[in-house]
Amino acid sequence: MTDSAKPTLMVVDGHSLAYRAFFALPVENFTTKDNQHTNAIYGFLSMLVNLIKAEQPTHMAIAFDTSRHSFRTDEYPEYKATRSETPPEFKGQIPLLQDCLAAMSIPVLTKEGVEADDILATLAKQGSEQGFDVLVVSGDRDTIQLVNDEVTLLYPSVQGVSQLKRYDPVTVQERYGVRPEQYPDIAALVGETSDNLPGVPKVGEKTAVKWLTQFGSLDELLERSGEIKGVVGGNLRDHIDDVRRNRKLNRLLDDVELPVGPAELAVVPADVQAIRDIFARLEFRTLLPRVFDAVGTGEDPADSEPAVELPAPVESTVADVVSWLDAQEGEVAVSIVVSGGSPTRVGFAGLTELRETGWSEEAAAALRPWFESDAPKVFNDAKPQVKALLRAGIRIGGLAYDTLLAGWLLRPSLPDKTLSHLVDRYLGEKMPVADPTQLVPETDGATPAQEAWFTLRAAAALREDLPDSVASVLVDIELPTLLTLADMELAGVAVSHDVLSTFSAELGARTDGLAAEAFALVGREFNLGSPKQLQEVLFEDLQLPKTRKTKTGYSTDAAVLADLQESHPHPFLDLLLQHREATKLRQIIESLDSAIGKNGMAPDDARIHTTYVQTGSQTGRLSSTDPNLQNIPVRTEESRRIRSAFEVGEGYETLLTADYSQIEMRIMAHLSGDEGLIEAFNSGEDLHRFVGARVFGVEPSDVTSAMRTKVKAMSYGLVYGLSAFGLSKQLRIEQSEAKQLMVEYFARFGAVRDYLRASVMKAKEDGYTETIFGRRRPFPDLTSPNRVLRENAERAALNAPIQGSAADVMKIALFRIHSDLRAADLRSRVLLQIHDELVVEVAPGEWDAAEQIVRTQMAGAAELSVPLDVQVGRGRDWNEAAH
DNA sequence: AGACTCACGTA
DNA sequence: CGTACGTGAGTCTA
Repeated sequence: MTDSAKPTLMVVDGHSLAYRAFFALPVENFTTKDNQHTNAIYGFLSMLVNLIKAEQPTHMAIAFDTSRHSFRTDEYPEYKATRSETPPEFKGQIPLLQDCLAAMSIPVLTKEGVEADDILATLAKQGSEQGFDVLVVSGDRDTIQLVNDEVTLLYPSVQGVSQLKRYDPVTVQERYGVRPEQYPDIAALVGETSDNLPGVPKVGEKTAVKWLTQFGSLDELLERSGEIKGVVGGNLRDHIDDVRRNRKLNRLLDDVELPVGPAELAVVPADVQAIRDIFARLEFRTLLPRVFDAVGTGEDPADSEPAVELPAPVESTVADVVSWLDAQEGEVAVSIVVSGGSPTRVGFAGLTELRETGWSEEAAAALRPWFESDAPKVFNDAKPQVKALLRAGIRIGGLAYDTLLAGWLLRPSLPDKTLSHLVDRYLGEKMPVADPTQLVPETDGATPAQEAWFTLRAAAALREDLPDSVASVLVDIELPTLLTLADMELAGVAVSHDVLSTFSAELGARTDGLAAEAFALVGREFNLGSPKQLQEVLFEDLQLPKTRKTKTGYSTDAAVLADLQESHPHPFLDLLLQHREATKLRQIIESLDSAIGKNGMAPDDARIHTTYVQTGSQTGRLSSTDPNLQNIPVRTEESRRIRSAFEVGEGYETLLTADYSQIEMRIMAHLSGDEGLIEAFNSGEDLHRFVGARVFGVEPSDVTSAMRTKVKAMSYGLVYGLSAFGLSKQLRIEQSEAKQLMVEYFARFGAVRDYLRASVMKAKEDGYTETIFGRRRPFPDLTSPNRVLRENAERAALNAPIQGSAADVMKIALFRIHSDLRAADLRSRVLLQIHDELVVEVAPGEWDAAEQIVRTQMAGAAELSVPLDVQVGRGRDWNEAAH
């Protein structure tokens, strides 16, 4: 407890605490948009703010090391020599942290040749002499020696930086069994691995305490070391010099010459604007009020800067809204409230004026010309609104910006899926959001017009941040894609309930039979779908050998079961695998069946309308949900029966499928410029046969299917950053053979490896990868000191430009096809996109025209150094059309 | 009810 | 110890 009559001096070891924060906080959550890591800064400041609040110091200073060099390294060059290199991404944060502290008007102290803890020791001594209560905050154990009746140590516990343990003389005695000033004696005997100070072998804390208690002091102990028996006695005598050295080095200097004394460290008001500026740069938002709360701002809170005032929405008649819209010259932001797929209200905003009105047939008719005009319109998450307009008979024109897409393009890994997220991040403001869990919300959400106003301002902020290449991806690729997806989702795809239910019934009968057989074999009934119960049966009842470990037990996945079947054949395993397969298919069928007619426009709609999530991936791909139509089974003959339920719809003639063959390999050939690979694609030869011939040194006609399988796995694996280990596992070959395969492969296609290496290197420098069209994906982890994180990032970074470029190409083809079909007045329409495949519903008599458009636009979506090959199929259903 | 894990479908 | 996704069942926790 501090005596409130005395001033309190708080001195902090900035370096050691920031370092702990650096490892405690996940860097992916603390990286600015220009890839500055901020986890150490954030963690340190957060802890400091809590400390200031809790301890209310009257005087304060933060000490930093200047470099690794100090009088200790002069005396003993090995001091701290085993410490690994300070990660550069930590070092880079220190100057920024010091800038923050400067803005907060907290003195930063450093001194050449001594460590931060020596500064702490000096200030602690001076402080206690001058009548301060002193709080020492450090993550270095050596500071324990500073503790006395006036000096308290706050030391981070193992739980992390936020939990500080308070050491006064009593707690030190309890914890270490000695008085604080004796702690360095213990440490000298035990040694300190992290400082590369070896102690006496076999002597730990217990022995050291025992000796010190017995002999009273370290000097006495060393003097009479001959009295100690046994091996440890010998060890002590052998290492007396080490102990003396340790004791010399771990004594903190308390007479360092400093430019200021405790009295000059009085807490003074912070520089509010400077804090705002640097926090804006570091993208700290929630920390801002906490810091202002903790350090005096010198301002009366009443007259602090007002937040930007939220304009009141102006409820207007439709006629007024229309004339207002017609008078606008710049961009207008729009926010349409959609309920049950249809508009119910609509709000508009310019930079200063807002308009809002209810939706009705009359409103739709009156607003339609403006919506269909080229007048520039800004949305947040336009797709559902564009769909709602389409349902109301309005095809939007002039879509100029979508803040949701812009935010995603800038930082594809973030879950910023709502306007309020974007407002928080890019405007630093809180948008009013009604609490959806409350029946009677305490706070009203923003009205549509107010949302539009936030959208317009967020768009301006995002435009500032978006690099040109990314902005062009937004305008030239994503926005046209958005409009296409809206039509595809509304169109849906016809799916036959009859086909599905027949198949489901068959599978149901089969799963029942399989389960019964399985239970008979095991001798009891249990839930085959429960991994937990299954483990009991496999590893206890059936006594099969334990498999690969998972977080909660042992794996029972298909690959593991197949391995088991080979090593310990058991009829149960086969039944289980068949049961799994059948139940999985049945699940898929059921979920598809229950999706038929949902979200459709007509009451008797027999189609499935998926939702494409345009911001659903980090690479630029789409994802599909509710239901996911991008993972409909295809691999086995039987599973393809599900695809045969996807039929051509009423009023249409056939389905057309078109897919890119080996688009990712082609993109890799283009990006790497590998002559062999480029020749492979230009030769017209089967890719894997061509590559196999080169790798194995045979004629293409002599490539066996085993050879082909191997190079095929290798080629595909390349795109994902496959290792020899992974390749051997997949091909079930020895790791040495996999390694040899990779050597041979790269001997013939070396430019591919060079490209992949260079591409990751460049990403490491830039902090992001880029697709052919300029889409970026940040990779802060490429410089992580954590090997697992770093290597995962390397593989993802290797894959991102390839997968991302393929996604770009497909999007370009997709919206051009959509646009050409409409421009040619065809009824044929694109229904599905499955990453490298499109499914088109072709109207009677339109096959030739539609096929022509699809082929032309897919093949011509990008100019690469290899051709883009397109395979087209036709049929009454998706399965038939696939051939 | 919501979060998590496992397993598995696709490109 | 191969990238990118979404879904459903079981299970645990609040």
